[in-house]
Amino acid sequence: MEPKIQEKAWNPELELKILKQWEESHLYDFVLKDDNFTIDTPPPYPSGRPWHIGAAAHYAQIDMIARTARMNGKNVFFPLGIDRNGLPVELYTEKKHNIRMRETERGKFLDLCREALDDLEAEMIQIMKNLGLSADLEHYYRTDSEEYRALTQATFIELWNKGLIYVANRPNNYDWVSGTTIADAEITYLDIPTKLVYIKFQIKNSDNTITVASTRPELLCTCKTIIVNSEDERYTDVVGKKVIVPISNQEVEIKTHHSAQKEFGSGAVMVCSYGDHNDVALFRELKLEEAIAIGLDGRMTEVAGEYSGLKPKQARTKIIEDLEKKGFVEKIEGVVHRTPVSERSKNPIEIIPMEEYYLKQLDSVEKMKSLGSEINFHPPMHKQILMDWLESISIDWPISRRRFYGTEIPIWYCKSCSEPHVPEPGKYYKPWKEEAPFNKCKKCGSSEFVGEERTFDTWMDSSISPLFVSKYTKDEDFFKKTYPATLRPQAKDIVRTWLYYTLLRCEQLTSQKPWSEAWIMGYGLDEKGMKMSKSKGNALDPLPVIQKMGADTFRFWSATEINHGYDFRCSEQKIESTKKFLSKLWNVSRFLSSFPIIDSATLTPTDKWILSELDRLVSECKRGYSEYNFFIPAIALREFTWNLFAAHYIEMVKSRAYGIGFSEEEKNGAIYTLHKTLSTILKLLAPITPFITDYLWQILYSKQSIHKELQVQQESPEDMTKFSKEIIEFNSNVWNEKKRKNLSLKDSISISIPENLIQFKKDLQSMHNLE
RNA sequence: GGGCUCAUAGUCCAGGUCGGUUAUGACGUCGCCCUUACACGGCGAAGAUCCAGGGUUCAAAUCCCUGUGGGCCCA
Repeated sequence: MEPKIQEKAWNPELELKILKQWEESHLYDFVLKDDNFTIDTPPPYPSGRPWHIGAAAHYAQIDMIARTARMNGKNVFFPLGIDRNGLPVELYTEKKHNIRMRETERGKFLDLCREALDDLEAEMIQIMKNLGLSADLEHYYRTDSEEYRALTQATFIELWNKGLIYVANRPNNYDWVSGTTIADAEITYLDIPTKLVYIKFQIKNSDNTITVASTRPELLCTCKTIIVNSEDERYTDVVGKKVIVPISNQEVEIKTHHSAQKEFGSGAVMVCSYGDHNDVALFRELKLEEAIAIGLDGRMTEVAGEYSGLKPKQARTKIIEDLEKKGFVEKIEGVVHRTPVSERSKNPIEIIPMEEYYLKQLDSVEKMKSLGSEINFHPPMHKQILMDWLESISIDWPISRRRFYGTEIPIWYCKSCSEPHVPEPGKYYKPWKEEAPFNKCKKCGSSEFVGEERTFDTWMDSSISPLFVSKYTKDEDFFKKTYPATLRPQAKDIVRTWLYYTLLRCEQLTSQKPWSEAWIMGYGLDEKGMKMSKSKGNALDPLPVIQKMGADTFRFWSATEINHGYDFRCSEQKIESTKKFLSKLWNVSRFLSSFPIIDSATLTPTDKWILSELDRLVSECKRGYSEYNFFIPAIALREFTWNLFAAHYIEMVKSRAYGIGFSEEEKNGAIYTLHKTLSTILKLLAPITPFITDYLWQILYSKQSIHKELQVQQESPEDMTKFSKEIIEFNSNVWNEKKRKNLSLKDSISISIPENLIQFKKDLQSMHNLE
């Protein structure tokens, strides 16, 4: 009989044909039902080429979740958005056009960002389509759309009205040359030679002094404590004593802190507001009162006394002279200091407190802990990341940013009394360019307003993704049926940000947790286990890989490589070698395609044996799928298909299936079992490799897509898996023996069949041509 | 500096909860083989002080402690 499948190998180009079929038949269209499986898909950020291959694997796996749920009979709602707010595109745009954000007209700059995003986004969507994502890619949303930003602003206004937003000062990275705040991500470090000054502090009511080494003596006037390491025996006696700060003469206490290193300088460190980020942390931790010696103009303030008006560098030179004159200097060393500078301007940054908006979160920590404990984490160990984070939250969430490409903070201030006014929720507001939607100030009655220029931290947008996709405030019925979402899939590096902020915001707005399950994936590293980055040159571009080897190869690689929750390594060679499995599956199918489909048959012991192994496979796959760990079914399927089904069962029944030397009944038993096994394998594989399984399914078994099928269930037949080991050993023995005797595999040989395998005798005899 | 996590053949990985034969599988390497599904294949072989040190135990890859190295997050 002619095989229905002619081609000798799986051709990835067929994927495009299948993709077209899916699109034309609207296979994955979502129709709202009462009960829905909602996936709060992470909106990827198109930050530049190439897209991270680990991210591509991440989305492939999220698609496997959707397909697993569908095959379990769930009505899957699988929306997809593109995250387009925030700093990366601003940096990308500045670099691409060689411009600077603050020297470009704001509207013009925003247009350039949008163009860049459109390009990057188009490529990303194309990759997702090619990957076979069954999300709603035709109606993807954007977090910078009017609709999305209007919702971000509306939720802000809601929280504002609930009294959860306030203004406060906090230290910020400030580049006083460019006059801008700098995000932590924009800071880089340069080794700059400077002086390490050893300054003697008088201990109060004592003749003794303590020596403190500092590269920033101009900040003496803001010194609020001296810290030493608790294990530093030199200072055990003076801990708790007061000292007098030279020049500025305030009294401060000596405390112990683990961040003071015995080896650095004298081992005693002065804590000033603010010399570096550790100072910021210490002021917060020790609850010190800050004093600000450097102003927004980059000059010393009146706090610096006689040094006010000088630039920090000039003040430093002068104060060192004064300290020396007055005998406070023990010695001066030349050192190379790792100085934080602005990534682009290379100016040393100062840390200066600035007024920012905050969203209250400290009050909610206990509530978040209890909500977090109700969420089912896959794998459970990653719940700990959230719990540890909740444990360490020490300040409310600063939500305002001095950037352009983000959702505008919807506030106007009265020009005469500065009273802030927020508008009605529902519209998208741009206060930096729009007239205020108020007639007069509710406080002083003035009719002139100034728009807020700042934007939100992008997590303010991202943290309402489950509300946006479920049409919160837009469609009550839809919202009720899709919120809370079923599952949040995401990578583990943003548990503390995206997952936590979503939990916080959604609880504040809806008094419910946003999802019942969280699925946390590890991080994609290069083949040596190092983080991939464009600058290191070890980034692997997923696009050519997928084009060359096909999405199913890539997907099957991701399933067999990534043990869920753990970091994984990406190697092109390994992806390529995965393709062999698809070829194996293809050729098994090709072989079977020459036999008719038989509805039922009388089974021989050999048939019953492989079916009981198959049943065990079904159970193993189910175990993996139930926790969305595709590593388990992928490994089990590869092992079963290749090393058991193809290597042993098919070889054992080949001549029976051809009907050579067997009865019609025996022949049918083989053909029935071959098809039953293959069709089960195809269904079990369908969530992982949707293309090849659908193609083979439609050729062999049905006019309808495999993705309309329900997953196979266990049947628990008579357990014959105990024979597997002996069957494998016996076959291996025969092959070895023939090899040893230099016989061809089809030559006959005389080997007796073990007692235990006597029921398989007829198949074994024909398989090996036993005498 | 703090937290979490990982470490098993040249490479990747299973096993670890519940300690107990010869430590799983894949990739790669080498040898032989066209066998009416597949040479993108088959069969076979070589290859592991289970990171180091200590402890518990009759017995440790597995449990405990310390250290080293990688990764991520936070500061």
